[in-house]
Amino acid sequence: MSEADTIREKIIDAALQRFRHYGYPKTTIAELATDCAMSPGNIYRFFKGKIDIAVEICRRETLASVEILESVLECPHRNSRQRLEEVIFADLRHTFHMLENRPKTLELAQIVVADRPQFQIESLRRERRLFQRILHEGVASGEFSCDSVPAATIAIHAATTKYRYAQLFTNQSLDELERELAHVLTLMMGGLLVDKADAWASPTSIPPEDESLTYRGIE
Amino acid sequence: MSEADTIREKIIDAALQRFRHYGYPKTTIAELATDCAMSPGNIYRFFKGKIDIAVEICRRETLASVEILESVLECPHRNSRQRLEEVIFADLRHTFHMLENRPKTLELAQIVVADRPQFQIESLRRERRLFQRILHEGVASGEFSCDSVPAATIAIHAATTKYRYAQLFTNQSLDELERELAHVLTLMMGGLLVDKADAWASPTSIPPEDESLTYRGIE
DNA sequence: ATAATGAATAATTTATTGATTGTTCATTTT
DNA sequence: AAAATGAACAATCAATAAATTATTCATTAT
Repeated sequence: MSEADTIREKIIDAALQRFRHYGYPKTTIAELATDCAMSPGNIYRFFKGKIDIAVEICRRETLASVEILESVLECPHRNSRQRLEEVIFADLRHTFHMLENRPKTLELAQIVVADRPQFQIESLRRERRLFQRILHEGVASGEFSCDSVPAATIAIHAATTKYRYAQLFTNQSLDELERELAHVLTLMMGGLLVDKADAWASPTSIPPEDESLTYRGIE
Repeated sequence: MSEADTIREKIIDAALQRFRHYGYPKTTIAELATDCAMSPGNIYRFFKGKIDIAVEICRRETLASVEILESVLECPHRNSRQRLEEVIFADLRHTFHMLENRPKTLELAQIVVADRPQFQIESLRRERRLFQRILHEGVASGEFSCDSVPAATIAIHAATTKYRYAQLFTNQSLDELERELAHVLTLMMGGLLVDKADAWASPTSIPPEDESLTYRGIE
């Protein structure tokens, strides 16, 4: 790693700490400069502007998220259905805990997306690529069947929108969301699995109890 | 209709006009009072506060929306699958055009929901009840099959979240959204239809072309 | 030449003030 | 008594000024 890169990392590190603790708006370039024992002006030799530091931090965050999801795929003895379901459940849990435990992360992401709409599009695309890999494998192994893998990927991704950063849409508990998602996945598996009889077999990752849904229903 | 109700309607009507043209924040109680040829104080004999006028207007708006969806169901010669799909497509189109043509309506709804979170919950519930009716009919006629109608209803509703006020989530065009939704529905029909072979038959309401999805895919 | 500085400037945020608006209620009108 | 008023008060908003901050760049140090 070059000297310049080392300094860049130092800036990112200082920003990461301050953005987490005090938030993006309340962190000043002067503070970051002090943290890195340099002058404010020198920061601009490494980043075009303050927002670009935030973009880089968020970019790494989303890459790390996808890596977490990829690690789920590495578990052996899983068929494609299980892989797909586990990845989507992991996504729900991961983003849920993120919003629960590190609210400044959301604030940062919203600031970045407001300024760089493309950022969100590309993050979602990276995630979809992961989905698509699973679908491809499933089709190749004869477990899944669909007329177009890209179209099915987009459909699955879109249908699970509510389960990414779920707190933006609802104030349901994680438990409730997981049960709901299980039903969504069951429905969609019906359109994906070759052996439709499997679809109604209880998915891998659902909590066993399902009282909240069956008792309440909709009046 | 009692005298009091007539006056109430007059206030709602005046508010409706002004909220549409100038928005909720820029409309004053004094203006509404002038419109109704009464004093500001007198408004409070009919509404507890300014926000309650907005709540009533939004409540009527959502009731009207559900009625529009219900009218879709009245078309004869439709099976349950077609009914379900047409209602969801109608929802997408209706909310899309709403945001496109009457932006103040969204503003108003957001103000109401910020103050009365329960409002949104109940609006969604009303919509789900409509979905549930279709599912019940489908199960009764032997066209659909599922272990729990309430659970399947919630699943379908959740999976189509992106297609209610879609512009809040994406800047895709209506065309693109419709094609995407068609794929989502196809997938879900696989988990719902008794005769799974039907699932891949082209749904009722999709535009025939599907270039954007198949060409682009995901790199 | 390259790296770094820090004062100068432009842009943004915060604080302050005055004006406007939502709401109440003692009073008047019907 | 019931309905309506409008002045009084509290809460909110808009405009402005003051302060802070992001960014640039001429200058200095390495």
